[in-house]
Amino acid sequence: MPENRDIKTESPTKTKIRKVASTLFSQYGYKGTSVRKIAAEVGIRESALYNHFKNKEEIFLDIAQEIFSSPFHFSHDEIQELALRGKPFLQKFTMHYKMLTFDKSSESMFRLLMIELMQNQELREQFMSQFHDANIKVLSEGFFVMMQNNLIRSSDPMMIAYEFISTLFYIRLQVTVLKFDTKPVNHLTTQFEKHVDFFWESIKV
Amino acid sequence: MPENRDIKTESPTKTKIRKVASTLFSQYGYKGTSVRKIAAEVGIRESALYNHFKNKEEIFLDIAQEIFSSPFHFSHDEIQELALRGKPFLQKFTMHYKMLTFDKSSESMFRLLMIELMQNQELREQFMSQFHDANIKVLSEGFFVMMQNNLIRSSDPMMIAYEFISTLFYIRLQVTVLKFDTKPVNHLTTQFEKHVDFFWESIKV
DNA sequence: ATAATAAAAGAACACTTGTTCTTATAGATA
DNA sequence: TATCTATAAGAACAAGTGTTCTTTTATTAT
Repeated sequence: MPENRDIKTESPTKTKIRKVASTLFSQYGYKGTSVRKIAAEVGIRESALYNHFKNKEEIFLDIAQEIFSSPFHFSHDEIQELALRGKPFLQKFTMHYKMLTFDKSSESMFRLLMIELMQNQELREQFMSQFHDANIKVLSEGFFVMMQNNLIRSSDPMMIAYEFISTLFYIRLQVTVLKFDTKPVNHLTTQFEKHVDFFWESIKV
Repeated sequence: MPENRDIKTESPTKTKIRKVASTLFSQYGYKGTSVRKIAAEVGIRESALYNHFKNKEEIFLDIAQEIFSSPFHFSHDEIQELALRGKPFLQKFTMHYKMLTFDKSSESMFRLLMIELMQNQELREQFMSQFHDANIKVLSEGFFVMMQNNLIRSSDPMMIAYEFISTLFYIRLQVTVLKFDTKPVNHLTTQFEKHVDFFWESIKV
């Protein structure tokens, strides 16, 4: 009786709307995607679409929340343990980041984020807290442990974290931009590993 | 008689259209800015606007070309000379980058670039060549000289250049995002210098 | 003063936009 | 079988879009 968000109970049409809208929004942005275009691609009339969603914004918000749904899940203990081993901590973190970069779903969500970043304040703040701060937190915690154990040269952990994450982000942005025009990204696939190697050489004591 | 692009001979209205459109485009993007909104802000009717520009796209392209009009002007000799001194090369380059980051005009052009990056293929390609490749070229040339003179540890100059520029870009993006919501950026003003210091410590021999 | 020119206003166009009605259709429930 | 419910279609709306006419106004050159 009460609305259930399980995929099982949800109508197939609503699921399809979500999927179609996700593709269109992450390709043409909010303004560039019309309700009619979504409906047409789903195979129904615009009016029928309103049986599933209140309005256009509700569709967008429904999708947009997925952008930050793949947070970095590193427990305090996990960080401690990995950081004690030094480089493997950076490798694990980077591999996770790389995976998200090349994951089809994460990729289109990242594109959507980039498209709407300068148009949507809510998204901007989420970008800062979820994308930046969250990463800085995990990384600086790891770097702090490394410093305590004399694995890396002493410095400001947050500053080092900033240095580390910025390159990861830059690679991801480049991959996203190039893939948008279906251009080759081969030369960037190993960039993540190169970054870890270079960075570790830079900070290790 | 022939059309002259000097500011002197250009009508004040056309100049104002350029200015107004620039502000609006860099705030709401191409789709988010209507011809009527531009005209209203200028203080004329939409129809009058067409006496100065062929159509909306012409206004946009006129402004968009300014995005990449502040290229890094480092001559071959200048790079050679500075790179021989090591760190000052990075400092000079970074100060230039920092200046562009906080320059009002460059700032709004950068915002426009970010807004339209995922919507405009032309801009995407220009971003890659003008923003990325151009910087990599200058930097890697400098790093190459440094390696030859044993100022920094031997490695791939382009890879080091990539590492260096990515952080600069990330800082710039953050500044732009925060400033959009008129949030403080004090904590980021010294980030550029910190980056140079950290990076130099990382690569110097 | 007169003619020529540039720039403005005003009205209208064809089209797209998000949204809201009413009506039809099918499947499940009673 | 009759009723209810969910979903669909169809038509229409008011508002906004880029653009193009024609007409008016003011300035400049003759």
